[in-house]
Formats: sequence, C-alpha cells, structure tokens
Amino acid sequence: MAEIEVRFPDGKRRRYPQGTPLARIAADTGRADALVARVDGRLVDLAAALDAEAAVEFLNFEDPDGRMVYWHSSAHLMAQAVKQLFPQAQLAIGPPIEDGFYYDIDIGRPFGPEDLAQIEERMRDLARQDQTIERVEIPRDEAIRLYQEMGERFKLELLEDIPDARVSFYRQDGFLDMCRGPHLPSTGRIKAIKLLSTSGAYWRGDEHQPMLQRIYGVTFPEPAQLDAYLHQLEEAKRRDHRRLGRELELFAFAEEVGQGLPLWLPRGASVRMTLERYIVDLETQLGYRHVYTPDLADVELYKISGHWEHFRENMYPPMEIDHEELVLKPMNCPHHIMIYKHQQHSYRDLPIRIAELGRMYRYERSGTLAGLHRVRSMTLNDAHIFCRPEQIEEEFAGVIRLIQRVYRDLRIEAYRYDLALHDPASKEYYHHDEDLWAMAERLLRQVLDDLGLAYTSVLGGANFYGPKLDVQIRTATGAVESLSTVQLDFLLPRRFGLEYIGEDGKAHPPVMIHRAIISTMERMIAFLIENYAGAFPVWLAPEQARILPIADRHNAYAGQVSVRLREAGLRAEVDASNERISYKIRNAQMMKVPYMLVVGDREAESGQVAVRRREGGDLGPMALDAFVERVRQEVAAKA
RNA sequence: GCCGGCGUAGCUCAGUGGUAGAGCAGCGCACUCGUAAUGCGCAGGUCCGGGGUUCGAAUCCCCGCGCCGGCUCCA
Repeated sequence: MAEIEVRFPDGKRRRYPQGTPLARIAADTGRADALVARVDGRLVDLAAALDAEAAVEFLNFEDPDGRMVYWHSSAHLMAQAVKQLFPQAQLAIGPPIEDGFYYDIDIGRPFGPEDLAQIEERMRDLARQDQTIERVEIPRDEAIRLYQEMGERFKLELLEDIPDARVSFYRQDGFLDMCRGPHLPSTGRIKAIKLLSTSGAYWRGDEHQPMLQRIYGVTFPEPAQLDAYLHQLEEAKRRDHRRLGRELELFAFAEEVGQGLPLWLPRGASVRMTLERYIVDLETQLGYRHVYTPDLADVELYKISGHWEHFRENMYPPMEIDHEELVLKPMNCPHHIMIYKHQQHSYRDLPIRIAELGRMYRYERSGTLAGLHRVRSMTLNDAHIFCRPEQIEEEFAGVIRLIQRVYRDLRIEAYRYDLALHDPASKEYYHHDEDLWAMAERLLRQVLDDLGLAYTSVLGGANFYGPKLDVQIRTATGAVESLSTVQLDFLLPRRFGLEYIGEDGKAHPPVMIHRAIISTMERMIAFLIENYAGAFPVWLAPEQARILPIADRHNAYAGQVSVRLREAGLRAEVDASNERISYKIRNAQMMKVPYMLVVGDREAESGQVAVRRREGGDLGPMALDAFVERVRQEVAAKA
C-alpha cells in the first residue's frame, strides 16, 4: 500500500499508509488529548482517513477551534437528550458560541428549571455511555425525505438553503442531526456539563417567525474547569455596574421616575462631571466649539434629516401644541446642522467642529434596557465636523487619534474597532447613491490603513446616511456594546442644503463627520465602573480622600484638614462617626476611596496626616502639603 | 415588544394557608479607641400593585407594574 507523508506543526514528518485514520496518527504521536484535526488548514474529524500527504495539526480543548468543536458536539449531545425526553421536539439550530453553546428547540411549551435539570442529567448518562459520533453523507433528497418523516420543519427549511447534492449528518446511537461538522470522536469526551439558562428566541432571529426555546449550556473536559468558569461568572457579577452603582451610591432608578431613566446620585454625578470637564477641555484644545440646543424639536426637523423615516420606532411620539408637533430630541445632528446653516461659510472657515454634551431621549424597547448601558435618557459627547471633501481624511484621522488619546487616559484596553459598511442588498434602508458609498467606504479604509488600525468589517452595520467606525467593548455580563463612534455623512448636508463658498466663488456642499468619543455619559460610566471594578483612579474618584479621626477629640482637626484639601481642589470628606478606626477604614475601603487619612494626637500636633492607600495600605505620616502635592501629581498624570 | 425566572425592612435573604423574621445598614446610649466589623438597646414592613379563592393569603389563582436572563435593536 502506498505511503504518504504527514507534516506536523513542529516541523517533524512521518510516513503512514494511505488511508490511515487521523485518530491513529494522533495516538501514534502521543496526542490523546486531540479532539479534532486540522488538515491543510481544514478542520476534519479524527475518524476521517488521510488519503494524501498533508500538513496535520491536532487540536485540543485549549485551541479555540478545538473548543468550538467540543461545544458544537455538546450542543448535539443536548439535542439528543432533549429528543429522548421529548420525542415531539423539533430541532432548529445548535451552534457553539464564545462561552459554550445553545440549541434552539420547539417542544410546544417553554422549558422550566426542572426540565433543565432533567436534560442535564440525561446528557451525563449519554456522555458516560461514550457513544461513537460518526459522520454520514446522504443525498439531499433523501435528507429531505428523512426530515419530512420526522416532521422536523426547521431542519427542512435549513435544507432549502443548502444547494449541495449530498449533505452530511452526524450520528451518535440513534440520534441523527444534519451538520457540517466536524465533531468529537465520541460523547465520552464531554465530562463536566452545566445548562445555564433558557430563553425564547425567534426562529432565524426574526420576530415575525415562531418563537423557539433556546437552552444555553457549557461543558468542559475537566470538572475543575467548569468550577473555575462558574466562579469567573460570579466574579463578573461583582463587577456588574448595576450592583456597584448601588453599593457605591453612584446612580439609581425609581419606578416612579420611569424605566430606563437614571438618577445620578452625588457620587455618580461627581464622576460624570469630572469626565465632562475633561472631554470638553480636550475638545476645546482641539478646536471644537461647544453649543447648547433644546431637548425638544419640531418633528419637521427630523423629517428633513430622514430620522423620522429611518429612526421613528426609537423616537417618542410627537406632542401637538400651538400648531407645532414637537418630539423629544433623539439625535443632536439636525440641531448642529441648523447651527452651521445659521451663517454663511467660506472654504477658509472649514473645518467647523460643533460639539455638545447633548441630552437625547430614545424609546428603547423595554426588554433591551440594561442599567446605565442602555437607557432612554442619555447625554452624548457629540460633535459634528463640517469640512471640505479633501479634509475628510485628516479630520477622520484626528478623531481616531482623539479616541486613542482618551482611551489611554481612561486606561481602556479591551476594545475592538468595527468598520460598519452598508449592505447594497438592503435597498430600502440606505440611500441609493452607490458611488458615494463606494467613495466613503474607500476613504475610511484608507484612513484606517494609514493609521495601521486593526479592524473588523461589518456588512450592513452602516447608518442610512453613511459608513462608520465603531469601538466595541464588552460589558461585565458579556454583552458587546458600541462605545465611541465616527460616522461619515455626505447625505444630511445635501438634505439640509448646506453649503460653503469655495475658492471658485461657487457654493459646495460640505461633508459631515458625526463623532462621539466618550459615547454617552451613561454608557461610558457604566463601562468604567466595570473596567475599574468600582475603584476609580484618583482623578475620577468621587471621593479622593476620607479623613478618619481616631477619637472624637480629633474631629476638629479632621475638619480643618478637609477644608484645606477642598481649598486645594481635592474631593475630601470626614468620617466623624462614633466608631473605631478599623471600622472607619473598612467602610472607606468598601466605598473604594483611594486615600484614607488617619488623624490622631500625633498628626494633630504635627500638622500631618497618616496616609493609607486603597491599594497598598499604610504609607505612614506625611505633611498635609506633601499629601496635596502627591494627589495633584496623580491627578495630572491620571494615574 | 416577545419567552422564561424573580419581586418580603435601605441592602442581602429566611419564611409554601393560621395573623412577618435574621444579619448588615439606620437611630440612641456606653466605650475615646492607631490601620478591613466594640458592646447594649431602639426603631423600621400597604410582604411590588389591583382583583379573586378561602373562616383565614407573603404563601393558591387571574390581571398589571418593575427587575433579571435571553431574542431583536442601538450610544
């Protein structure tokens, strides 16, 4: 029999008879941990035979692709368990996701917690049986017949979209599921199983389609990994800004005020104000000019802009009074446009950068509201740059540099750039000037490439008026949200008939760049709370120092210290409660105050403070001026 | 908005048909204390709201509101 050469990632080569199963090669090379193989870059079942020479790599659970296969097979295992327990169940799709897997299933009623426990138990049984998972390929029409017999309507719909003459299935015991694969060699590989939650999920994500039941789960090769994962989930909950927001007295919601309408408590308002001053100062340095505009506008304004057509479902309905139809402002751009339009502009004036901490109201569906991350009343760090076409690249690049500067200052490290492009197939949403789209999108790519920015392209993510670059972050609960955004717009200036007088003495439409750096104050602060786990750096901390008198007789001196600190521009408070020093320290630590200043007889006599740092503990006594200087330097460095 | 879960004191939670409880927080008193919880006492509740079943409802049923996890959508 012919021999073939197999190349491994470490550069080694071995020869095997043609047709040797990959599983044997894995065993032969001491890779008992292999879950799946990558053959010439393609993922393949271990059961598959190797027919030609190839580069072969074995993937275990540590490999992201290996893990996906593991969770994909886990989804099948869950479906198998569900099918055994509920034979009438109709299966839809069951993919692996970033942290586990889910399967969308219709059993004609919702799953309850007891169902989950039962399914989980059955999964363990099936895994213990260590059933072989095998791939079967059958002709498409046979697959259709099979699913017709089984009454699997969702699988039949999926089949409609598969043009191939043969489709692959995977079988374990009596359970058969249409699937591209690859999969684990057997169910026994799945050791630690946890079903996490159920929820409704529309078939194909479309709310006009039937609602299926989605079960989320996660599995691991080692029970300890599952424990670690569950522990990590608990830790994430501790960081959740909704929890910290309450504990640290930053913000609150009240039923009487309304859903999604946050109340900023003094401490949260302090953080917000610091951040607002910071960004406004920075923008002023960069040539932005700040404005104020009203929260209400005639709906006509949004009819001109096109928002009424495209964004109406997110707007509060008009209030009619005195022959005007007023809506709550969902966007600041039309107002800024009107400010531009108020005067005539020469090409020499451009770019004009109009900025505002603009309060907006958007109707978000009740089910989507989430703490400060998604609210109905929000303040956007908004600005609109009006420029000449040849200034786009420079202005766009300037905005990106500003984003990078701000993220460095705020110590934001985990984020991703998404370049959101229009989808030419979706005609009804986007404006129809394809040349303009092509130009705008080419320009953006150019700027990003020049800056050497790594980004992901998202087809269909653009606004109706133009493409955009979004900065995506992850919340403590794992949701992905947009923070900063930069958007290119050729459309609105035309709709509003904006112009500038060019060198040629003729009128030309300017180009608009919409941008938000800090995002909304709500979302950014939600993110920062989670980013810092509530422990704000000194420059942002609502309370920078807490003065802790040892005994009642030191309260007067503590008061003097606090006055001097405040005069020096620090945010400081005195804990004059009738408590012991350890207790006061404990409270200050729990409120995550960066500096604690202990004052007793020694300090009062010498005019000093005993400094304790939130991280690092006791720093010893220090002259008050020295402490002020220390904090000032930290604030300046945003350390 | 849709599906599921949850809603008891400011917070965390116990209480599954017989008249509501703990810890922490709050207030008072004593101790006057040196780097993550001093002790004692007091007060605090339309048990989310409304309706129903029952001799009797925090507990069972119905409707509504809010929150949480998803679906969908955006900063």
